[in-house]
Amino acid sequence: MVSLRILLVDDHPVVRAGLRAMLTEFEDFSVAAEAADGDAALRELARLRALGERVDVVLMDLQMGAGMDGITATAAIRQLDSPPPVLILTTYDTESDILAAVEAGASGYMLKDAPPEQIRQAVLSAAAGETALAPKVAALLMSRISSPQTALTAREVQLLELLATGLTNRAIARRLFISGATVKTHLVHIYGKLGVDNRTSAIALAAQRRIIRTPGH
Amino acid sequence: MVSLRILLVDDHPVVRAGLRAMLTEFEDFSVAAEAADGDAALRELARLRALGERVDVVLMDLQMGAGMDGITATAAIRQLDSPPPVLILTTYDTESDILAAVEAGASGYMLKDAPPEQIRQAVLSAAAGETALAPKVAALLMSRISSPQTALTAREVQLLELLATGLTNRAIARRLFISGATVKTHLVHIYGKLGVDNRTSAIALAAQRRIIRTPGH
DNA sequence: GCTGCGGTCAACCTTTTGGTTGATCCGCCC
DNA sequence: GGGCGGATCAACCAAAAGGTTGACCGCAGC
Repeated sequence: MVSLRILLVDDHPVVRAGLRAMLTEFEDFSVAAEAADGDAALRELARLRALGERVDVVLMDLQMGAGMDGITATAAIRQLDSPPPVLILTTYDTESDILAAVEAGASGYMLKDAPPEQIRQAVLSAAAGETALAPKVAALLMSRISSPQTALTAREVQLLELLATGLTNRAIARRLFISGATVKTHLVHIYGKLGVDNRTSAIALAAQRRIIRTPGH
Repeated sequence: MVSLRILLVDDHPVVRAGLRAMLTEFEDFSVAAEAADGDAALRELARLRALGERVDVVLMDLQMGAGMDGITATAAIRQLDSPPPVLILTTYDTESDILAAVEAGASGYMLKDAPPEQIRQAVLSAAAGETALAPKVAALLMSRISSPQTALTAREVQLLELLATGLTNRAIARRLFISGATVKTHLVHIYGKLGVDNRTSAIALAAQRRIIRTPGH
């Protein structure tokens, strides 16, 4: 058969080298190009198309330091005409990452700790136009649809964001022009939905699930 | 010269393949063995020693899923007699990770987004018994010693980390086998040094300054 | 029109956290 | 060997947060 041409997108040289080594071990894969972030990926894709060179699958990381992130890049790629399938390959299996990837039009979602054979199968599935989900990811999606009542309202997420900046209840109340009592009510609801009983674990959990952005950058 | 023998410790097959490919491109490196976590690393080291095979450098990741983490493994390796130098190669450059690694006896601290040549140099330095630090890491340590009065102690950083996971004072006390009173004392010191007056803002500030890693990342 | 839900508020009480003072122990450095 | 700083602990009080109950309003959907 004709060799599958892959575009690698990952900001770590080590990981790119690993994927290249792992994939080209199989005679049916070849690396068309590599990119360190989303911008570079789009440029590479344009360059290859200009040269008339095929790209069958894009293997995309999500977190990529300073450059364009994988979600944005995936969405941009899906805007092209006859876009190649994008297979996400990342370290994190949080629900917001996964949902964002699906929304952006990813063809699959694999984790970096997967055995080589699983990654190889996922690439083949993606190239064939099928969907490939890591077992962990599939399990998370299943559990999510089985308990939808735990979804936070927009207001609650807003509270949670202010909470994470270190504000007291009173400060949050002033910021939102509501009473301290209402802040407490919201917090009790949030704790209930998240299954915690204090603000710090609510923040920790929300950060973990990417419900809120962490004050890192 | 005789080839440098390296033990790779990382839970991601992709990363191990990448390091193997990157390092063995240089004729002076060879991979003695690979391990997916700390336990496996110790077993490999024992096995190689039993066979009389040399290990010149251990390349160690920090986060390794379910298995023994890199800090613990590093400390364990340093307990052996004539232990090989351990070079940490990880994604994170937070103060808590770096301090823990140094305390555990690591010979260096490199980041995975480093260019191959930098990693190669670090391995050579470590093998020669020297210390190899990524520029970012070196800068952090420098700034620490230049203003030690506001610098948190290792213990305080450790408290801060547990704090960020959402534990109560009592839970932290149990985790560290100290009394609740001591936890409170530490927290008061931390708040004073960071210029805050409650736990959530301490966490927010510590995450912002990259003193700790947030649960999300 | 009624119901359900989200957002708002209040009173009351318990638990946790924050702030202060003071103390002991240990290791390190001059 | 005396001083210093980090880590440990205790008692006490004040402030903040957590938990419960109950209430009102506005809006969307049946």
